[in-house]
Order: sequence, then structure tokens, then C-alpha cells
Amino acid sequence: MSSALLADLRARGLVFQVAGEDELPAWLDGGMRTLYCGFDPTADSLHIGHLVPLLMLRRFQLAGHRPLALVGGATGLIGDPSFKAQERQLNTPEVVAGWVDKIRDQASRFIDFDAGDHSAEVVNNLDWMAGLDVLAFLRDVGKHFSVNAMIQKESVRQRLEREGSGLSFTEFSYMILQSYDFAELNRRYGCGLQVGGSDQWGNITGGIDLTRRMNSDRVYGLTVPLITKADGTKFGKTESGAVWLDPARTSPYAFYQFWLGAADADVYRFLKYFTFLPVAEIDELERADAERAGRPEAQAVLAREVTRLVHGEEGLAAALRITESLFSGELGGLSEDDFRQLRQDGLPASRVARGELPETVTQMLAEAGMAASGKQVKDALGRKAVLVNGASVGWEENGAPAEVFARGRALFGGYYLVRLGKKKYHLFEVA
RNA sequence: GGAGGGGUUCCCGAGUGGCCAAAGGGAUCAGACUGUAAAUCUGACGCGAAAGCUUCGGUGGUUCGAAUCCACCCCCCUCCA
Repeated sequence: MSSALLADLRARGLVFQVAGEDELPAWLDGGMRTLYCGFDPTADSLHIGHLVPLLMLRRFQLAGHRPLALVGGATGLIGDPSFKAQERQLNTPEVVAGWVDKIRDQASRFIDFDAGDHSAEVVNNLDWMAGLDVLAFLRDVGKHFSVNAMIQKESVRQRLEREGSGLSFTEFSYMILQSYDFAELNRRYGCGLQVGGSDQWGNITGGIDLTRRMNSDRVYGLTVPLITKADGTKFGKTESGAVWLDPARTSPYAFYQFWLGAADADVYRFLKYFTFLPVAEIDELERADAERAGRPEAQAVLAREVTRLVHGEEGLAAALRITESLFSGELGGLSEDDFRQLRQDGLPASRVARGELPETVTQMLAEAGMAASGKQVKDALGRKAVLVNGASVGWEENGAPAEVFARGRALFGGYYLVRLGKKKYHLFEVA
């Protein structure tokens, strides 16, 4: 059942490195296997950079295996130095503990906890690390690690070689902690495979070695590739920062828009990475798009699929509702109810008292978060790139927000849909 | 403990007394072109509507004037012990 899974993963380009390549297919075919992937709490939400490994767990579960999602309550207190340019700031245990809870809930949505013998589980490495005493750790675990080998790892090389940065013992030890996780999960759950991002290769192989030494068991590792964009810029960033999985941080609408904006050069790859659509279907879509010459459909498919995966049917419906009303036609078609709905569905919105309008339009839009600074709004105003309920606003009106947001220009008494540039919308309610 | 090197605007990285809100590149934002693409071209890019205000690790000082000079402090790196 599982060589087929591996073949599919390869076809999707999801396999970057494999530890134990020769035996892994047979091992997977040999029955239900347990695998894990770790997620360190470095914020109160996961972001789309975590999506590929998260979906990986699900892919394995769908193929009949048992996934463990590990939340790094302990490792999150230390900080992974892998390929990081600088030493990281430590977070307090209270803060990390709070993040652990949130991330546990998020990760849980992607795996099935009610799947019989291959039901997923969420584990926290703080459970076995918290009670570990230093001497036991150094004697029983540390003794298996060769510093000579550790400093050879590519993941820390930069920190060791580059002038201007350093590596504390704390972060250097991270690899040992993660390795110990693997050995511990192997002991507790018979876990035999760790998946992770390509930056985790060093940590994964460390765990494989430790498991062999401590448990005399042969275990495997698999990394997924780093997601890149054809234009060389970093994947997963928008002007407002990371794209989060938490709807309170990145609304389903913004999430949907992010994927919709995928470049042609990336979109078919992304479909393979981030959706469960069969590869053949994706290839067919690519062919059709190429023939059509014009606007491709792939972005819409990608946005729909991934938004549904992360935010469910309801989140997707909300995203589509907003997208359609904003980008495909007349605002006139919207009812007062629709405006309320838009706000609820995640369109950025704010409420201002009519008596408390700021002195300038730039101030108003910047404060609403439509632009990083008033300067940017100024630029947009000067280029006729600001529309209020469809009507262009010029720089000369900057000093008169009361006129720009006059009652007579409102929709349904107090709604002003402001557009800045081509894609940024904000709903103002002036009462 | 000793010797040396370094901390500049989101990032990289110039800048050693006025011409510096600070070169250049990247990222980002806006415009044109388009498909809510890509590439390209244009403009913006510390904050502010403006007057003006606040920056170059920190604190003091020298000077008409400092990112640039001096003192002390903090942090980082390299080598030696």
C-alpha cells in the first residue's frame, strides 16, 4: 500500500532527502507504521511554511499509517539553530506553554483522531524532557553524540564559520534534544519515521543514529523540499507579513487571496505540494491552461483547495463571497446585509465616529492598516489609486476627510468601501 | 585574563567632522502594461497634510556643527591564555 504513497510523493516533488532509501519502501509496505513530525512553538500560530509537513502527516495517514504530531514544548524553550543566521531570543516558559496549546489545536485539524488503529496523536516533548536531570541526560544521551560530528553538520556551519555570529551551547544542544525525541517516540510508540523540512535533515539523522544506539532499532527519515518561488523571493510572505493558519491572524479571505496570487511559474508545483488533487489531474489542468492562452484556472483551483483544507467549507465560502463582490463587478449589487457579512467574513474593517474623523485621509487609511505609512497613501492619492465606494479620491482632498466620507457618498447610511491600489480593500463604517 | 575586529535606516552594505535622513543592491508599496500573473519601465521608500520632528548599540562630552572625534558602558566575533 505504501510504495504507491512514496511514488506519489516523489511525483509531487515532495521528497527531498531520504534516510534509509533502500529499505524504506519495504518497511512501509510491511504494515501500519508510526511516523512523526515536530512543530516548535515559536509563535501562537503555525503559518503556511508548516503546511507541507502537516499535510505530509495526513498523506501518510490516508495511506493507512499512524501520524504523531509532536509539539515542541521543550525544544521550543531552546531554539533550533538550524540554518538560522543568528542566535535566537529565548521566550519565557509561560509564553511557550501558551503557544503549545494553540499549536496543538491547529495541528489537530489536519489529522484524524478517530481512525481506528491508525488514529493520530498529539504529543509534547516537554512530557519526557521536563523530568530529565542534567547528569542522566549527559551520561545517557550526550555520551552518544560526537561533538566532532555535530560541528560538521551543514545546519550549524554558517554559525560556526561566519564572523559576526556565534552559537551558544544552548542552541548547539538542540540537535540532541530533537534526536532524543525520536528515540523516545520510538520507544513509546514504535515510531519509525520522522518527516520534516529540509532544514531538519541534520536533526533527523541525529535522531536516527541515537535511536539505533539507544534502542537498537532501525528508523527512517524523510525531508520535504524548501518551498521556493520562481522569482527568487521568499515564499509565504505578503506585505503584511507571514500567512498564518489562524483565521484571527490571516482571514480566510486574505488566505484565499494569497494563493490566488501565485505566479504561473509556481502554481502547478504548489498544487502538487499543497493539495490532494491527483498529479494526473494537475498535469491535465496545466495542459488546459496552456492551450487556453489567457487567464489560467490553476490559481483559482489552488486557492479553493488550500483554503478549504485550512479553513473548511465555511471559510472558503466566506473568502469566495468577498472575492466575488470586490473583484467581479459592481458594488451596487451588494445589499446592506452583504456589507455586514463582509465584515464578519474577514474583510478588514473599522468603525469611526463621524465626529472623530482624523484630519487627513492619509492618516485615516494608514491607521486602518491599509498602508504602512501616510506616505504610501499620499503616493496612492497622487496617482488616483484610492477609490471610495468606486469614486476616485485625489491628493487635494486629503485635508477634507469629512467630504470624502460625507453622508451623501455613503452606502446604506454609513458604509464606505475603500480601495487602495488594485487589491487592498477596507470597509469603513462611519457612524 | 590578554590582543584584535565589529554593532548604520526591513535585510545586505557604503559612509571617518559640515554637501547625510545617510551611496548602492535586495525586499516592499503605488502607477503604466496585464490575467487581482510574469517580465519590463516609472515613482515612492524614517515619521508627519505641512511646518517640522526623530535616527546610525547606550550614556555623557568636545565642537558653531558628530553616524563620523573623546570617555565610560552594553552586546557580538576572532585569536591567545
